[in-house]
Amino acid sequence: MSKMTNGGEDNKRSKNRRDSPSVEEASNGPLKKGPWTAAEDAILVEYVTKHGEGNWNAVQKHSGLSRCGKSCRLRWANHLRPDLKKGAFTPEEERRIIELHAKMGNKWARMAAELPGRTDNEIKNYWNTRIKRLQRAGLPVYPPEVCQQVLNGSQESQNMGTLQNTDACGPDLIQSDHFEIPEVEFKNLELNRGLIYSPTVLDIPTSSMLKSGVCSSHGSSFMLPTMHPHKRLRESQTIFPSLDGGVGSGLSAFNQSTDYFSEKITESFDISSQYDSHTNTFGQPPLCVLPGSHALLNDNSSSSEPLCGAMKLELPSLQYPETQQDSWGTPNSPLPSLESVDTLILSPPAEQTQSDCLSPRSSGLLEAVLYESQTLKNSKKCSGHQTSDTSVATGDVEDCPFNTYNTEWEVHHDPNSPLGHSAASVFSACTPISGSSSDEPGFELKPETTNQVSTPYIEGKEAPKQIDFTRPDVLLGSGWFGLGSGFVNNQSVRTDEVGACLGDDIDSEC
DNA sequence: AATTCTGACAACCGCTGCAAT
DNA sequence: TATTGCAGCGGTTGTCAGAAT
Repeated sequence: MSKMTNGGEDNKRSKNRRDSPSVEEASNGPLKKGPWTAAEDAILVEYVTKHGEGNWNAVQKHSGLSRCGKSCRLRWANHLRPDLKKGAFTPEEERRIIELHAKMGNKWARMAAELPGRTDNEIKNYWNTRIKRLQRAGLPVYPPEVCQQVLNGSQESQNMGTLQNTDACGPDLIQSDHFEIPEVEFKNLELNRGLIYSPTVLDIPTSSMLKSGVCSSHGSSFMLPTMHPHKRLRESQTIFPSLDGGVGSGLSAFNQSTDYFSEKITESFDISSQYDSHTNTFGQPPLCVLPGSHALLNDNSSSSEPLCGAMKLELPSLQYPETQQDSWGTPNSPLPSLESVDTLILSPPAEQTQSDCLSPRSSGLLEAVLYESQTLKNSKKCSGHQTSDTSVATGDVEDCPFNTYNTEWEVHHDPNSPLGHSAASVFSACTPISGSSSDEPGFELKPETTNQVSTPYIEGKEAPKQIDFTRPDVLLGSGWFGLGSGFVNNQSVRTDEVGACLGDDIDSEC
């Protein structure tokens, strides 16, 4: 941090760059790109002092700066603002960043708002660097105390038995030094234990898949997702950069840290004991710590990425693109068309409409709490069905064995829930960072993982040569998280069932 | 001494949300 | 209601300096 200060930004690098600034043609002249000169800074400062912030496009017009408004805004916000704090982050600030990130994820601007004098860019850079460092060291992103705080805070909240109507943007939650996660978030953590998806899959609105009938005849009648196609594509490309080499290339980090990973989870969240007390009726596997996790990164990632190597960041669930065909595809798993997969994954099922309306996606936690409240309410309605009759759920889905998870997934792990994301953030705090790089060639799975996962998951079919961690069925069968044998008692059944459902039947309908 | 790796930082790009029209 | 423009956000890239090999 001390290397280059904003004030002394006229370093050699900048100087060199200034010699040949790129220039972009604009309507009223060439727009300059690249580093700012002191003269430009002066002009901008003068302009803003005179006219105030905002109306950035006018800066170029009226001040003679050959910079686009965007660039001006950025320059001002990140470097010229008088209230900027220069220099390295203090330990307190660092602690705060960690807490805030656990709570907010990659909401840099919001984090910056909590750190006076710091910019989102600064925080982002700091975090990304830190993540990389930790990743190399194989350390958890979030220190144990943060995990503990999260746990404590959550338990307290739960004891209160009320939803904390807190808004992450609001001062009540943020101002306190005590780090808290709203109850609903932590409930997600607990209840989600029943799910064992890789982030890739976790972030897919699986409820949509299930409810909308991946296994049903409704499979073709989904609404089209509204997610931006470009984003989906871009991100999906990031997920598994080397599909031809198998998804493992993007998962090495995750793989190599699996043991430590589950151990940490157990330690930090006392999951095993908690889970025992909540033993899932269906013998569900333990919680995947991954959803929306910020914990692990591949080497190329710039920010908090989920555990599975190159998984994408903690975007709102629906923005996850790893829902594309490629992410699922293996030679042994017939796939739906790209469109249908997208649709399957991204379309909110009709029943969910209400929740989705509430779902703020990426908006504040207040809405999130409301949303979660709604879903919890729904869960109560559904719980009776769930425990007494696993096939009750909805419509055509009943024939799908995966339906056993259906309700709980929908209600508590609705990936559309904004809280799932935050919860994941917290959860991932205790996940280790793999030192391995996802783009390492010759990546190999750990033997124990390999053994389990490579078991053919579809009877009569040749086992895939490479594990497809994007496939929930594979994960189910893999004993992936190793959080206690109790979780995997039914795993072989699950594996077959889910495999049959999601693999064979994903496009042929259960 | 040369090369590679890593950290730090600045800046750009694309996208989204929102307000004005 | 649809369109447009703007501000802001988050992700990514590029560059340099210093450390490590």
